[in-house]
Amino acid sequence: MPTSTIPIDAILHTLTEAFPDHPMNEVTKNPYEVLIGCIISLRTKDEVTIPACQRLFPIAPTPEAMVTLPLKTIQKLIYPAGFYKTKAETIKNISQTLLDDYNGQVPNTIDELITLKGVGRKTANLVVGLGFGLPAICVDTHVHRICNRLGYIRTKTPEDTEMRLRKKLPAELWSIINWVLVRHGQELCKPIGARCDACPVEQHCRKVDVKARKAPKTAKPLR
DNA sequence: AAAACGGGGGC
DNA sequence: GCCCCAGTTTT
Repeated sequence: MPTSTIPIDAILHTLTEAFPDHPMNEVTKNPYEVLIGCIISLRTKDEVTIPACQRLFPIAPTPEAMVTLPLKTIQKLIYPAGFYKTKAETIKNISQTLLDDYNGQVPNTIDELITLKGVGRKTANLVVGLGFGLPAICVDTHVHRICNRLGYIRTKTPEDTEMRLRKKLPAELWSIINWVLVRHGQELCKPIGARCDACPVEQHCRKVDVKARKAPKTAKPLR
C-alpha cells in the first residue's frame, strides 16, 4: 500500500526523541524571559546565549526590574553573546514599552509582539510558541530546506513554507518544528554535505536537492 | 530582494 | 584576518 504522503508526524516524533526541547525552554518558560532570551540569542549560538540568560534573568526577571538596571550592567551580563550594546538597549527599550503600553505583561499575539522595536516575525513566533505554549511556526532556512528536502512541500521561500505549513500541518505539531527541524538542520540535514548516514528519518526522506560536499581539489595548476 | 547593521567565536 | 550566525531594519 504505497502512499504518496510523507509521514510528517512520524518524522517529527522520531526527531523529537533526538531533540526533546528547545534550549530556551530549558532555561525558562516565562514569556518575558523567553522574549529577552530571544533578543540575546540574535545571531548567537545557544551555548553562549544560555549562560548569558542565566546571568541576567535572576537579576532582572521582570520588566520592572530590568528598567532599573543601568545599561552598562546589562551589557556586562550579556557581553559574550555579541552585539551587546544594541541588545542591551533593545532589552531595556522593550521592557519600558511593556510597562508603558502593556501593563508590564508580554502580549501573546504575533501582531502585538512585532510592534516592539527589535522584535520581528521569528522572535514573535518563538515567544508565542515557547513562552505561551500556543501554536506558532518559526520558519527559517533550516525548516524551509528540510521540508522541501523531505518532499513534504515544494516552496520557493521560507515565507511560502510558513504559509503552506499553516495549511498542511496540524496545529498541535506547529511549535515543535521550531526547534526539532532547526536542530536537525544544524547537526545532520545540512545545506551541503548532509549526514544522511546518521539520519534517524532517512527512510522517509525523498532527498530532494541533497547536495554532496564538493570533492576537494586535488591539485592547483602550477605555472 | 538585497544590503546594512552589529560583534564574538571558530578556524 | 575572514567568514559564519535560529535576525531586524532600512533601502
